Amino acid sequence: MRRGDIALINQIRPLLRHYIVDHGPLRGLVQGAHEDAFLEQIVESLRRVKFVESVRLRGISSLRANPHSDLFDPIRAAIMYVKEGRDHDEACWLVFLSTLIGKHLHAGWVTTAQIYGALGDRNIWSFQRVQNDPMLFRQWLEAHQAGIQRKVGNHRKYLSLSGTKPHAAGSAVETYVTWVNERGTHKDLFDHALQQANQNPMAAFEILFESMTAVDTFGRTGRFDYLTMIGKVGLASLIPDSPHLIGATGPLAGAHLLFDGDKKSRTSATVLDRKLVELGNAIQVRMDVLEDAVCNWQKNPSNFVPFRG
DNA sequence: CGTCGACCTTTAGGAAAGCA
DNA sequence: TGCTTTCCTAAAGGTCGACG
Repeated sequence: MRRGDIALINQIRPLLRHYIVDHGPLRGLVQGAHEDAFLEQIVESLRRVKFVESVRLRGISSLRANPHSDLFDPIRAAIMYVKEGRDHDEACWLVFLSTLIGKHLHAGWVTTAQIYGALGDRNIWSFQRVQNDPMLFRQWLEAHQAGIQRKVGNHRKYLSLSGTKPHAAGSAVETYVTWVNERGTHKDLFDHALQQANQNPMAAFEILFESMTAVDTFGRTGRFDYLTMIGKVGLASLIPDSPHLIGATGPLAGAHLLFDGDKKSRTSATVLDRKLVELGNAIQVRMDVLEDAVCNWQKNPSNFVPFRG
């Protein structure tokens, strides 16, 4: 563990102990090593948030935005566009594609690059081009799917590149464009939600989390990850209002285990959701961080095992 | 060098569970 | 009750090192 990590753990641990004094024991943490493993997962999740900040501070090669380059990285490209204050729609589109397809453990962003880069074509699938004619994109995908490597992220393993419903990438893109077109641009879409929410980033997250159900293949996980990343990268001020445990599997199992010491306890997702918000407030950790930490921790409650997928 | 088997990846399919 | 979605699941397909 790094020096900074230990300092951070020492900072959070007393807050966690204080929470337990106020709210009663966390039954998943009573066994020896469990508290340490849980705190380490929180620190690991915090690192993923800080990753965005540290990338922003460093220089970003413009090749990150080029799908024909080995350096292509949709998240770094989006951060670069925000930093340079340009191409807002394109940055959001890259966040969408990165969430839809995901980063493969070994192959990285190859599939995202092949699709976004139209398999090396000079005419890439920019947001403008897809927005102009979403049907054309679907037809292209259908025609070229045999030539595209299907190296998707762990969370996206049910995505199919071909076919129509319900797990097809083509449907996802088509319905996504329709969703954005309600307001015309991503900026107007997010601004409108923020306006409805009186500029409250958590209320705006909630509004968009609901309206995004219109996007095919984006269930709880896709919507949560997409909107959280839009907020993290700085494309809109959106912050998750809760861990959104309803409909979750891993994070929900983690919350059951944490509060009741049993992955299948009878406590409802709604109650656990509220408890996790309270815990997050007490230890000053955001909901996306806690959601991620709880999910990874429950896979191995007594040992810290970093997530690599 | 060939075989075995443990483990990892990929892929298609479908049952459980939430929601209207 | 029908519709939708699942950081599922199971089965098939691959990889790779141990061993004779």
